[in-house]
Amino acid sequence: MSEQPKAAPSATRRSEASRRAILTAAFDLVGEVGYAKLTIEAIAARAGVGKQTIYRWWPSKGAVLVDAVLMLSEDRETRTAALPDTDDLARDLKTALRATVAELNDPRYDQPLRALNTEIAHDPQLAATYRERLHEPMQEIKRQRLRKAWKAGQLDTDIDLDVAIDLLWGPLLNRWLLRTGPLTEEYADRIVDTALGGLNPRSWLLPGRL
Amino acid sequence: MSEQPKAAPSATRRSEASRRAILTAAFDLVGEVGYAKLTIEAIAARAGVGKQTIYRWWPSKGAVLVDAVLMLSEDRETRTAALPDTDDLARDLKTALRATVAELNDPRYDQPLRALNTEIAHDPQLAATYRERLHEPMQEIKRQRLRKAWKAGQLDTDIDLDVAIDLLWGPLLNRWLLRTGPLTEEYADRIVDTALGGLNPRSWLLPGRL
Amino acid sequence: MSEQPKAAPSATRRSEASRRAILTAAFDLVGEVGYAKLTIEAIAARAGVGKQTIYRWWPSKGAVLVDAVLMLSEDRETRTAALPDTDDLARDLKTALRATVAELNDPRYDQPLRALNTEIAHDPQLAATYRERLHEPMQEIKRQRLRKAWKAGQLDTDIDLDVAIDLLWGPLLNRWLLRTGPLTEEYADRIVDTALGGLNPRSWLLPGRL
Amino acid sequence: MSEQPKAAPSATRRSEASRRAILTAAFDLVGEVGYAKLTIEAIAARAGVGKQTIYRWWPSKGAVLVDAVLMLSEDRETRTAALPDTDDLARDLKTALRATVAELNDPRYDQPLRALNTEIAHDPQLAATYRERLHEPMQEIKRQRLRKAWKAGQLDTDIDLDVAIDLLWGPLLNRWLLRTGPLTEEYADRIVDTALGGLNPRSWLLPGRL
DNA sequence: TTCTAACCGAGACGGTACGTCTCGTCTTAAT
DNA sequence: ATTAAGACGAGACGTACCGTCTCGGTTAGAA
Repeated sequence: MSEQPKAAPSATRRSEASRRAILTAAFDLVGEVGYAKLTIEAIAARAGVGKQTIYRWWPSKGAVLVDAVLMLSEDRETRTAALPDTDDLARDLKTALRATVAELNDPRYDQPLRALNTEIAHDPQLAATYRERLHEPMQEIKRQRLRKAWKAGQLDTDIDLDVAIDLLWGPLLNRWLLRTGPLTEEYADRIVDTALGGLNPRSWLLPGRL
Repeated sequence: MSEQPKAAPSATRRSEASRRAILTAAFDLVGEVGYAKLTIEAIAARAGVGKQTIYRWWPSKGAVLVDAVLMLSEDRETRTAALPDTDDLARDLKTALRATVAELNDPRYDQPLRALNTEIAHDPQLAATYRERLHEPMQEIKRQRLRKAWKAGQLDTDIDLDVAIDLLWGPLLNRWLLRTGPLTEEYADRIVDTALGGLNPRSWLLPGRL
Repeated sequence: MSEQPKAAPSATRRSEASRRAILTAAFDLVGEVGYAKLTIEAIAARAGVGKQTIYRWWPSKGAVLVDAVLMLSEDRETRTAALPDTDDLARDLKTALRATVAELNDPRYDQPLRALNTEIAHDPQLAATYRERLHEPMQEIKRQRLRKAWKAGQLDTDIDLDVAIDLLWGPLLNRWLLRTGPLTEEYADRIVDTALGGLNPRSWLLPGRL
Repeated sequence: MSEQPKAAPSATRRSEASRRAILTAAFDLVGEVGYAKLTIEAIAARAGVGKQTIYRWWPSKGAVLVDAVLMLSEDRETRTAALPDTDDLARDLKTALRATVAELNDPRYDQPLRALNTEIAHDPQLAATYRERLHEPMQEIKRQRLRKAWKAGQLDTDIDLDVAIDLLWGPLLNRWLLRTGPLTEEYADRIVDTALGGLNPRSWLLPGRL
């Protein structure tokens, strides 16, 4: 969507250099001045580009941000194309969640990701773009690892994989975004352990109790 | 915090009528025009108040919003002083999560709560206020119900209550805020079941049961 | 000066339509609401112009006013390019001073001219602009008429033409601005007669007295 | 007028200390920050007085200023109760006009007097007060000296004393207020000489003298 | 000598305008 | 024909004062 301009200029003549300069400037600026003070004028100035060039190709500031984050994540995505897979599900999930923690705690990504989340929260249109271009691909990667575990009998048969992913990553993202507590590796590990084991007592399932 | 003005005017002669008018106007307006188009000028105009009266007592638009949400939630808080407690933990948690789902889906609260979350995500100062005044009290209510279950042996001994709460409510809030999927009662139920039971297969814990 | 903006925008693309609308609005408004209640916001609104367009090209409200008065006076200036010249100096001066009286008493000019005088009195910078663009050209016109009279032997050899002009017009402007008395044609005539003849008694110069 | 409050408080209990503090603060402040930036709030703060105390006794900022200038000039007025009188009219007038020049050039009086003139120019009500309390008394002093000269045959019989005064002081005040030229003692002297002798050539009055 | 009505300092209030900033559109000049 | 540069109409920002309005606390003059 953010790539589909309002009235579709020829698009063939679009300057790739300008496009990259704008997205880079947007990403850098949001990291420097924060989301609230990010302005189109500043992005244009930083990118050495006329304002109109931005308005021509993106419908809103948020759309620029989505594309900016997308550009960077698409470079990485190839590298992180799959979750670790060592046959030890718990360990692999802890590695994956710790990676998420590291990324969210990375000062280079903190502001851009917060800005992205804000735009998504307020603009259903952008949320759709985000789901398709960023969320769904990553969700699928996670799903694959869990599906493999499920096939290996390492997950309960009744499990909904998407719910499982929500259970693992939801608390993390939530704590980071709302700052309701410190985002540490220990927390990530505990989430994995608790999610895998469940809240119910082990005992009542044990043979001795029967 | 949001009640502590910048340079602490005498506060004795503060107009309670103006305070309520401002908070009500802010809450109503954010619901009508959305967070992005919410302006201090409009709040002041709607409240029939000078802009300075807002700037005198609140340091930012976000602080007004926090107080606005607070004002409303404090009225309800007394009613919802405790989570349901019927000795059936799963059923009670489902009731509680369904209530959260209903609230998040309520069009009257949608915009204000999204705005609140945005402000918290970008302003650590406001996040602290939010934690103390809204998050922590509600967290304690949830903790109490879980603590009771824990004492009754309905929860695993090793469980960290806060992690448990995150596991239950985190996915909900996350899905709502980022619109990664529909927020239904079924989803709430499934979260409770999955969180209580865990992702691990029942079988490997209870070989004798096979 | 008032045409020289603070940091000199390119000025090539300056909108002539906006410029005229602003000056006309300023002139009209000061006549309607008076100098004290003349605001930049009202000028912008009346001119159908953004406030920034005013601030971009004029450093102060006073500078706008000077230009506004200038714009009108430059249209007239061509007509009034010279003082009447009938070889009867006294009659011509009376005609000229009566014209000044009529202008100062004209309700369309009263407020704008008072506002102009106020700005000049408080801003040496504006006073310089006024001197160069308005005062000096008019002064030269008056000088020319007096110079001609001087060459014709109708003025005392020792006369300083600028002092003569001050003597004729100073009392007029003063009485008008400070309202120390009614500004009538009779007063103008009397000024001319008194200034020409001097305060000294005629007698002591007469041969009979020697 | 400026002493007559709107709805006439009892005035008996009026604090003389506050009154003087306000007038002194107003006079000092206008000299420091200039007329445009003179505010009632600053006067009140400088005087250590509540704003209401100013609004209670004066209808406008201009009224305060008139009283402030009045307070100071009333102290001096007794000293300068009369113009110099040495039987040499020209010399006496030069002395008087030089005194006016000195006063207008005095940096302590420059801003207050400009402010006063501005208020008078824009508020007929204040102009009336000024005329009665300041202008007329000084006018009478000047009139007395000229009347004496007139009786002594040192002035033309047909002279209107008020016009004569305007001819002498008008150019001065005008040049000072509009900054159309430097205000020097030489200028004052020349005004006196020119006004006394008149613009007409001496010759045509005295053919026999050729 | 107490009462009490006014003035006093302080400053919060509903407003208006300030001068600045950014928005999204439109125009120009130069490549 | 697209770009960078940037002027434009619009309008919100946060600040400064406006003139009005309490609020307690003196401070007389009348009781």
